[in-house]
Amino acid sequence: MSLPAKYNPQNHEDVIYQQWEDAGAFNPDTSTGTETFTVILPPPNATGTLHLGHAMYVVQDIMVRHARMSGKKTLWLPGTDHAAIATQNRVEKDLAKRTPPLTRYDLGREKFVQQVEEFVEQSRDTIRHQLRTMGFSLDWSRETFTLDAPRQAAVTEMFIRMYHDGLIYRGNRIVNWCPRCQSTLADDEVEYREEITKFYYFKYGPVVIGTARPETKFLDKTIVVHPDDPRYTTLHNTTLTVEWMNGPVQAQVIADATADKDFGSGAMTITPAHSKEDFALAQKYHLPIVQIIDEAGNFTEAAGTFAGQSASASRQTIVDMLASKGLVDHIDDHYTHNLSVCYRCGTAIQPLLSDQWFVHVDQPLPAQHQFAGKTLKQVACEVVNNGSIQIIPDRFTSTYFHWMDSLHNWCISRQLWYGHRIPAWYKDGAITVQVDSPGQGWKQDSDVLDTWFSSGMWTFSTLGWPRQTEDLTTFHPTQVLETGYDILFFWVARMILMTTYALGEIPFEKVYLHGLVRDKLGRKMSKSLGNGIDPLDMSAKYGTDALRMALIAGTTPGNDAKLYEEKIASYRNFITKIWNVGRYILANTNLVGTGLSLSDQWILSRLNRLVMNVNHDFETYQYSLAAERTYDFLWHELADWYVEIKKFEPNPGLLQQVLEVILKVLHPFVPFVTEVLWQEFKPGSMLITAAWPIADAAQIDPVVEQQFVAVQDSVIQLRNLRNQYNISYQTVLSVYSQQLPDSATKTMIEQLAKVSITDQLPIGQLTHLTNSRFDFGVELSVVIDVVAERQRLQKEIIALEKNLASFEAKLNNPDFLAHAPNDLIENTKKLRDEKLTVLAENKSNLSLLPAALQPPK
RNA sequence: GGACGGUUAGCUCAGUUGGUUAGAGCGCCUCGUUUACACCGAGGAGGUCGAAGGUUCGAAUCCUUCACCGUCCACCA
Repeated sequence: MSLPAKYNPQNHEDVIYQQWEDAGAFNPDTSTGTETFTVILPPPNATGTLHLGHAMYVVQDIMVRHARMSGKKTLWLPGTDHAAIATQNRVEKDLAKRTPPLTRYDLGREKFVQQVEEFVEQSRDTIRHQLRTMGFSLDWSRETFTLDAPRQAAVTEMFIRMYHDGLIYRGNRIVNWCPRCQSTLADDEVEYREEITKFYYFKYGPVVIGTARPETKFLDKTIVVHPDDPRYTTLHNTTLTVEWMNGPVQAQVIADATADKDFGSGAMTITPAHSKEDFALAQKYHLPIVQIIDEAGNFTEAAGTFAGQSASASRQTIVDMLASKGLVDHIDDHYTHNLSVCYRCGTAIQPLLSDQWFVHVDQPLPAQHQFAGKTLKQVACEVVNNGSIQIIPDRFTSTYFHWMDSLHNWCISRQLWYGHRIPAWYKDGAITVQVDSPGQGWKQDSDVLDTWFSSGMWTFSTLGWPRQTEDLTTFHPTQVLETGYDILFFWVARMILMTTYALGEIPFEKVYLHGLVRDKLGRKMSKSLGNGIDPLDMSAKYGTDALRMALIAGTTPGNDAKLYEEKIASYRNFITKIWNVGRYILANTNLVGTGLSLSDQWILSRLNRLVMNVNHDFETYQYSLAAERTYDFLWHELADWYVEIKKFEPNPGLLQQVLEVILKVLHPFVPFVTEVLWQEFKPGSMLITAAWPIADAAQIDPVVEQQFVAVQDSVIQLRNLRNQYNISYQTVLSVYSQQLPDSATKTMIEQLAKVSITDQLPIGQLTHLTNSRFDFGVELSVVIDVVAERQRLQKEIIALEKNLASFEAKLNNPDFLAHAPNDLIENTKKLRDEKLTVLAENKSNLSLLPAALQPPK
C-alpha cells in the first residue's frame, strides 16, 4: 500500500472525526485517569454560524488533547448560548425583510418565540457541524444549551435563591434603554461613539445653561452651580422665577461640586429622569423626578403640547420655539461628545426611569454562606487576589480589579420575549418570587433575564447544578477558562460572581485570554467590511490542520493576531511535509543496521530536548512556541538532515521511533494528519492508544549536538562555496584535510556536500573554509573566478575583524573580567582564538590569490 | 480625563530570569527535473531592535521622558 505524494485533507478529516466519535474517545467516562481536566466551551451564540473568533477554540482543543494524552480524565463540554438580545434581533431582522415586513408584535409573544426557537435549532445544527469540522474533541454526549430544561431550572433556582438572600431586588432606577430593541441594557452593554453635534446655550433666568439635548429640558427647574464658583455665589439656595418652555417656572439654585466650573457656563439644569448623574443629584436633594420621554422615545403628558411626539424629531422645533422667546444665547456647531449607543444595534441609548430587577453587588452574603458577611464584589476580588484564580496574561488582573471596583448593581431584566422568564409573580400590588404561579389571578413578570445571567452559571449549570450530580463533584471547579479578552467583564467576571455565590468555590483555576483575530491590516473582521475569512472555507481549501496551525503560531495570550490566507497556505505546506516525512519513513523501515552513529545520537538528543521544551511550553501556556519548535524540528532537523543522512547511513530502526514521538507531539496541534499517519503503522486510533511522550534527559547530549553542528557547519560551507562559484553538484569537489575525520563523519560530509575528502596535498594552492571546524581546504584551481574569490575573502575578513574587535574589547576590559561569569569569559577567549586563526588563514589565502592564478584576460 | 498594549528584516511576528556574532515564516535574489516532498531542495541578500537620556563590565531586554499606532475604562450637563 503506498500513500499518495500529496495529503488531501478532505479524504480523511470527516472519516477520522467519525471514528473518534464512534469510539467515544472524547468521553471522559472511558478514562481510568484519576486526575481530572475540565474545560467548558464558551458557548457560541445561537445566531447563525461560527466565525474565526470561534476558531480560536483550537487553543482549548490543544490543552484538552494534551491533557487526555497525558492520562488525565478529560472533559471538554460543548454547548450553545441562546443570547437573548442578539438572537431576537437576528430573527426580527429576518421578519422585517419579509413582504410585507413584520414585527414581533404582529406575531405575538408565543408565535414569535416559536419562530426564534426554530431559528435557533437550525443554528445549533450548523454550529455542531462546524465544531466537528474544526476537529474539536468535545464530549457531545454532554452537550447543553443555556435555554434547555435543566438550565432553565438552574437559572430559576438561582434567581430565587439570590432573591431570598437579598442579592436580587426590584428597584426604580435610571436604566440604559434602547428604543429600538425596546429593552434595557447593562452598563457594559453600552458603547460610545464620538460625534460632532450642536451644543445649545440657553438663557435661563440669570444664568446661561448648556445642553446637547434641549428636548429633555421641559421640566428643568433646578440650577446647579459649583460652590466655589464666584460668578454664582449670590444665587446659592435661592428660588427664582424664570421664563422657560411652557412659561414661567420656579427654579431653585443648588450649590454642588458635581457642576464643573470650566465646562460651558459653569451652570447647569438637571433632568432627573433621563440622566444617571442628574438622577443621583435629585435623590440627594429630594427633587421631584418626572419622566418626559417614554419607552418609545415619545414625549409623555409632562411635555404638554408636545405629548406623543417623537422627542428626537422635535429637537429643532423646540429650539425654534425658545429662539422666538429670545432665550437662545448662542449655539456651538462643533461640539464633540460621546453618544452612548446600544452595543447590539447602534441605536442611541435613552436613559430613563424604570422598574427593573438588579443584582446587588454590595450586599453582604447571609450568615450560613461560605463567604458570609462579604459582598459578591468582595468575594470576586478576593479569589483573584489570593491567586485561587490566575489570569493569563497577568496584566489583565489589574484591569479586572479596576472593573470590579467600579461595578454598580447589575440590571438583569430585559424587556425581550426570548430568554429565561423572570420567576416573579404579581397580584394586586403583591409580589412573590417562586417557580410556578401561586394561583388564580397572579401574573408573571413579562421580562426575561440578561443572557449573561445564565452564562454566568455556565461552569456548574452544565454539570447538573442544583442537583448534586456525579459530574458536578468530579469535574468542578474546572481547570481552565479559555476565551477572548473582550468578554473578561461581560462573562468571566460574572461567572466568578455567580459561582462563588452558588457553590462557595471558584469556577476555574486559570483564565487564559486569547487575542482577537484580525485581518492582515489589523482590522477587526466584520461583515460590513467584507474582510472576514470563513473558517470552513479555509478548512476546505487548505485542511483543518493547516488552519489550526495558522491560528496558533505567532499568537501570544492577550495579543491580537492577524490571519490571512498566505499564512494558512504556508502551514498547508507544513502539513504536506509531515505527510511526506511520514510516507518516506514508513516506506523505508527495512534498512536495519546496528549501533548508534553520531547522527542517531544527535536526533535522539534533539528529540528529547524538543519534548522537554514542549512540556515546559505547555506548563507555561506558550502554545505558539511549542508549535513553532515542533515545526522547526520536524522540518529542519528531522527532514532536512536526519532523513537525508539515513539515505546512505545504516538505519538502526530509529526513524520510526522518532516518527512515533513526533506524531504524538504534533497531535494536539494537527490531529488529523497525525492520526492518519499513525494508523498506517499502528493498530487502533491514536487518540486512544498514544500516550504523551516523556523526555529522557539521559539522551540529551550537548557534546553530541556540538559535534553534529560542526558537521552541519562544514557541509553548509562547502555548499556555499559551490553556490558562489557555480560549481554543479554533478562535479564532485575534492576537499583536502590534513587530518581526516572519522569514517562515518567523512561519509556524512562527503554525501551531503557531494565532495571527496582526501589527505593528499594537492598541487595547487589552497583556500580555507571560513569557520569550518574541520579545517578543510579546497584547491584554488577549482575556484575559477579569482575576482569573486578575492571579494569573498575580503568580505569574510571584514566580518571577522568586526567580531574580533568586539571580543577583544571585552577581554581587554578589566571590569568585564572582574564581573562576568567565568564560563562566559572562557567562551569569549575561545571564540576570539578561533576567529584569529581563521582570519590568519583568510589573509594568507588572499595574499596567495594573484600569485596562484592569472587574473582572467 | 484614567489605564494598558504595541513599535525588532520589505511583510507578519518570536526573542524565556540582562550575557557569546539579534531569530523564524512569507516575500526577494542565485542555483537545482539528486525517485519522500516543486505545497520541494541548496545557498544568499536584508535589521545602528520607535527617539533621547539613565542604570550596568555588558541593554532589544531594567528605569525615566517623549513620539506614533492600537485597545479598554470613565464621561461633563
